[in-house]
Amino acid sequence: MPELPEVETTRLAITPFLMNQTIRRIHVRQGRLRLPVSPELHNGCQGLHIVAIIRRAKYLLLQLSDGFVLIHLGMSGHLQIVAEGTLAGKHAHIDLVLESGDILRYHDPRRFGLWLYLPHSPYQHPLLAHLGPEPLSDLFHGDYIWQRARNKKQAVKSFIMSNDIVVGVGNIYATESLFLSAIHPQRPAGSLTETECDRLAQHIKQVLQQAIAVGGTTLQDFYSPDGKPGYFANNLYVYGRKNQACLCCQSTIDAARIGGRTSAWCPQCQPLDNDLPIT
DNA sequence: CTCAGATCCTGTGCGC
DNA sequence: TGCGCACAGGATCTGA
Repeated sequence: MPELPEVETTRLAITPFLMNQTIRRIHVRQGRLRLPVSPELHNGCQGLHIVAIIRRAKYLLLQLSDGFVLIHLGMSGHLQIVAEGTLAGKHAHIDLVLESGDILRYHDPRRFGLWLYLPHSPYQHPLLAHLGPEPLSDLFHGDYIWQRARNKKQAVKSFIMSNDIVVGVGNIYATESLFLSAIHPQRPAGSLTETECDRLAQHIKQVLQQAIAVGGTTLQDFYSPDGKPGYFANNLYVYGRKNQACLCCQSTIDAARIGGRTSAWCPQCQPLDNDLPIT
C-alpha cells in the first residue's frame, strides 16, 4: 500500500485531525515492529501538542511540542482516523488518542513499520541522515542521476530504488518510470546516456505527481475500514502485467526478479541493448 | 566499495 | 474444503 504518493496522501488526510491537537495518550497493543516501539510511546506523550505533520521519503514525522514521532508504514501499514470506542481489529497495533476524541489508529499486518520517539532533530537520526534527495525537489534531475550512475554496474531499477540515490521510488513507480522512459530495468545504471537520465528523472517525477494527484480516491477509503484496490491500477502499463500485451505495441510483457523484486518490462519498448549482442 | 540475496512478518491466491 | 507454496507496495544487514 504505501509508496510515496500513498504516504503523502495519508499525511494530507490526517493533518486536519492532528494539527494543533493535544495527545491524551498513546496505546501500544503490539510493540514488536521492525524495531521495537520506543518506550516513550507506551502510555507516553500525554499532554504534548502536535505542531506539524511532515513527510520525508516514506517517513511521516509528527512534530510535537517536545520531540518527534517517526512513523514508517513498511509494506502493509496504514493509518486511519477513528472515533473513540471503535473496535480495534487484529492488526491495530497502536492508537494515538487525541483530546478531541479522535484516534489515529495504526494497522500493520506484516509489522515491517516503525514508530519511534526522537527527542531531538530527526534528520540526524541514522534512519534519515543518509537519505538521498526528494524525487519531486529541484535537487533531483537528469544530471544528478547521470553523475551518481557513472561507473555503476548495478541494474538501473535497483539503482533508482536505492534510498541513498533518491527516496520514495518503490517497486511500482520504478517499474512504470522505466517503461515510460523506454529503459530496460536490467541495464547497468552506468550505461545510461545523459538523454536517458533526463527522461528517467522527468518520468519519475511525472508518475509520482500523477499518483499524488489522484490520491483523492485513497482519501475515500482512508476512513472506511475496507479499502479499495489500488487507485493507480488503471494507470499501470507494465507493473503486474506479465504475459499480457503491451498497451503500446502489443508485445508480451516480460518479467523477472531484479534485486529481489519482481520487475516487468516490454521487450520491444524497452530494449536491453541497442547495439551490443547479449553475452 | 559494490552488489545480490536473505531477512523480518502475515495474508492472499493459486494449483493440486 | 484443505494444504502447501509463491508472492506481496520496504529497507536493512550479511557476505561474496
